[in-house]
Amino acid sequence: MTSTRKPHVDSRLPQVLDKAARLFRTQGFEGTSVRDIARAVGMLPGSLYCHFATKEELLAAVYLKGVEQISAAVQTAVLAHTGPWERLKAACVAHLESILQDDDYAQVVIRVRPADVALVNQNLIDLRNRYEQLFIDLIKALPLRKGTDRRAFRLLLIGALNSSQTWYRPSGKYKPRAIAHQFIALLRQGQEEKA
Amino acid sequence: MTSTRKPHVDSRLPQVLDKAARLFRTQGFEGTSVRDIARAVGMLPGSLYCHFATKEELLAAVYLKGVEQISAAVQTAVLAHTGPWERLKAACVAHLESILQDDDYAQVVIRVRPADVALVNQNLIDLRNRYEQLFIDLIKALPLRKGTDRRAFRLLLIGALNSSQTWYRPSGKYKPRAIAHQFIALLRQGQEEKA
DNA sequence: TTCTAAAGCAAACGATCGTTTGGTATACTT
DNA sequence: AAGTATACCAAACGATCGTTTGCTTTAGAA
Repeated sequence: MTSTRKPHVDSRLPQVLDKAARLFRTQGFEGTSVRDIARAVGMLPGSLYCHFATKEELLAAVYLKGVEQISAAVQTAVLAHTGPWERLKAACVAHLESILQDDDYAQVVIRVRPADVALVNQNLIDLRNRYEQLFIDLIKALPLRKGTDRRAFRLLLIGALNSSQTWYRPSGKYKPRAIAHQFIALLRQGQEEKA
Repeated sequence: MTSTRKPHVDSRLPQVLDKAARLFRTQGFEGTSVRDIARAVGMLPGSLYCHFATKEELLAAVYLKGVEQISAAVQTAVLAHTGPWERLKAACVAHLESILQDDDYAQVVIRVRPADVALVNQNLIDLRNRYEQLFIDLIKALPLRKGTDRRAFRLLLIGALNSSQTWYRPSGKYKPRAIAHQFIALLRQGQEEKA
């Protein structure tokens, strides 16, 4: 066998994460075997355990990167606007673009249920709460009608955004920007005072 | 072994469905083994195949019963009201009560992704579309502002309702009725003409 | 009363699962 | 130049997976 062994400085950890993210988002966590991931990278199953102690820790690494990336995307998008509604809408567009088309890692964050991953469960929940804090702040800045429940507002909006993953089709009529536009419009017009 | 064999008229099919529904909704489809189900019923794994050819067909049977039950709950609830907003709200309450506390079967319908069950995939999608038609009709009857996209309205509402399954806790402050009330209020006040 | 089909037991099938062990080659350290 | 830790290969571990096969018991049909 012609053994062309590669040096360990260019380890395949980045590729492992990339392939794992793609597989987790398409087949789910339990639907993806470590052999699937190893094969996608071109290594043997056991070799993955040089980088992670368990399959769940591999998921946690993907999950962490997903939260970091979608958080960065949302924060960057928000910077371009000053009005509170415009800022929230920009956040929704960035959120949807990430979880629907751009970012395998972010899609894992929305798709995989923390409850299904017993050992790193709280880890994932904390990461997700950290991300959702962005939306809590954006909604706090909104000029809502007196008595409006901001938590209900947030759960309604984020729930709707995230479930778009179940019906969205890239070939369909609605693109992420349009979805965000429609959803925000439905919510915003309920908050504006009519003369 | 004292064998107290039971006659086959009182087959354990209903119990199989009940236990399968409960396990599928708590652990997911892939997270539940046929041995889990058999043990919960008190039979051997192979005996399940007297009633179903595959594990996926067992899921399909649970799924069908779930759609039937939640459809019945929603349709019954709607009957008590005449105003279009009141009817939609009653539907949301019944929907939430089913998928959050009352009905293991209905919870499976919301929790399990049809895409994860290759062989009976289209079967489940059709069942779910049949159910969602109820909401399409209820929303069609709504006096919405001119130009309002009713499909976006539906996707927003149903998406938010269904994702409540991820954050709802029975011990929490919000009960199904309160959630529906909050969500409908947020959407309804955007549709009412101010003098 | 005889026959048939349903329901379940008992035991096993091959496949796949996450993971472990031990060896080997390379890169970095000293 | 010698030593150490890293990244991976090669091969296997026991466990668990969905499913099958053959047999037994019983209920209802003939």
